[in-house]
Amino acid sequence: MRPEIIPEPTLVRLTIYGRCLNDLIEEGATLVASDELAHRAGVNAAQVRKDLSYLGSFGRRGVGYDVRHLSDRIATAMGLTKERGFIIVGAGRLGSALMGYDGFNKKGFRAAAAFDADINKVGQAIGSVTIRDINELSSFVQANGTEIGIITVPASFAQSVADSLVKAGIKAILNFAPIVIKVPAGIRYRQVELSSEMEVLAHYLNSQGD
Amino acid sequence: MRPEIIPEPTLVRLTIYGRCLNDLIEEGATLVASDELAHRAGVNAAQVRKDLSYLGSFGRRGVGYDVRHLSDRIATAMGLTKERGFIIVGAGRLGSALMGYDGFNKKGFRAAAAFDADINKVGQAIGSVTIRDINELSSFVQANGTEIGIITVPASFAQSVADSLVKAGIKAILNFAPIVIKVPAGIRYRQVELSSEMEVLAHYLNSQGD
DNA sequence: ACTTGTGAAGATGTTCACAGCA
DNA sequence: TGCTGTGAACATCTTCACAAGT
Repeated sequence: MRPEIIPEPTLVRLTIYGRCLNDLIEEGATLVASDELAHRAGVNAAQVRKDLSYLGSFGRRGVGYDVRHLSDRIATAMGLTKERGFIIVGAGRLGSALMGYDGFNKKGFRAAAAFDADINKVGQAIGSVTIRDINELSSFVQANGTEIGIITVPASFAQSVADSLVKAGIKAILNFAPIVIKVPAGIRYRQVELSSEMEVLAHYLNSQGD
Repeated sequence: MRPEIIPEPTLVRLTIYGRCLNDLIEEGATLVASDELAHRAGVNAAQVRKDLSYLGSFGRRGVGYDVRHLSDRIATAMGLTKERGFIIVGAGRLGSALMGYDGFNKKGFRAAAAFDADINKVGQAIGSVTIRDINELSSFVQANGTEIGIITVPASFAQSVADSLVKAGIKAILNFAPIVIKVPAGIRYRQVELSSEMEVLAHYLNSQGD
């Protein structure tokens, strides 16, 4: 089974499997069975096998999967074989935290620049980069061919920042601002809704029992 | 239609509708139709009506929904009618950013305390709270009846922090550490996978076209 | 004997389409 | 006429269960 497109829930789980496989490599394991991987990823074994089948069939029946090969296969599928630059727009606390987030580096994402509209912040360093004036955003993206833009500005500015990013030629946007943003077809868009996460927990706290 | 349980995708969308309704209130709107709300939330109108039907039927046919009433109804369903304290374990950059995240306050979540294992951080202030020693975690949760714990420690410490939180009596956990955590049944658990978000974008960047 | 790979079944979620009410 | 509320149709996702390979 090898369709051109992989379902999104599968993509998300593949990233989790990828991380579990890294752990297994560090532990010195060379083989892993679907139920071991399932246990580590918090899903069931049939799910793991179905998910992996989207990448081809390279497990060995009666044996399991080769840890290193599977790890490589997932990295390839997730497009992690080359370094990708990203920029962050909005150098507040959240933006600064993401700028130095180690999990991004580990997967080959490199913080290329940070931008802010606040003149007082411009010139300050966060991690290895200097905060730039937001007016330089377009020229920077064009000059560097940056693919991914992360939005961490207040909600009221998020749509216009997204528009600028798109106009500048960015290909994918990860939005942390609490507002649904409209992007043209062809631009990849994902949103992290921090408040929603808490609200869903609150809902469950209220409806006790199950 | 009013089943005891609301599907999780619906819960997440309800939080988005809630935010859109707040915007509408600020704009002075008193009525809203499902397609207007759908447009703002980035979903389709049938989805909005189906989602809202889980809360009962109080729209007016031919007219729409009363903005304020709908907003209240959603807040009630999401358990946002009372203030809830949360604590953050791991006072690094991400933890500090979340500590002061405005979106939480707006929905009635109150930062009650922050904890860290690093002795040098203990005593420092982030926002309105002081960083405490992680050994005080259990007594604090018990004394204050804190319901929600946010984990922003490195992956290698996350499971043991979660165990401590559970033992201390926390009811819900929001985990930002890049590792799947096991919690006993009855504890509400959600995970924000920052790296997964980027990896999914990278996947789509690779498989150009559609 | 053990574990994968996968059709088929089952469960869940989304969209359609229209009856019903203002 | 306009918009909701919702069964029914459709689409998607998950799990089962077992044939097939080692």
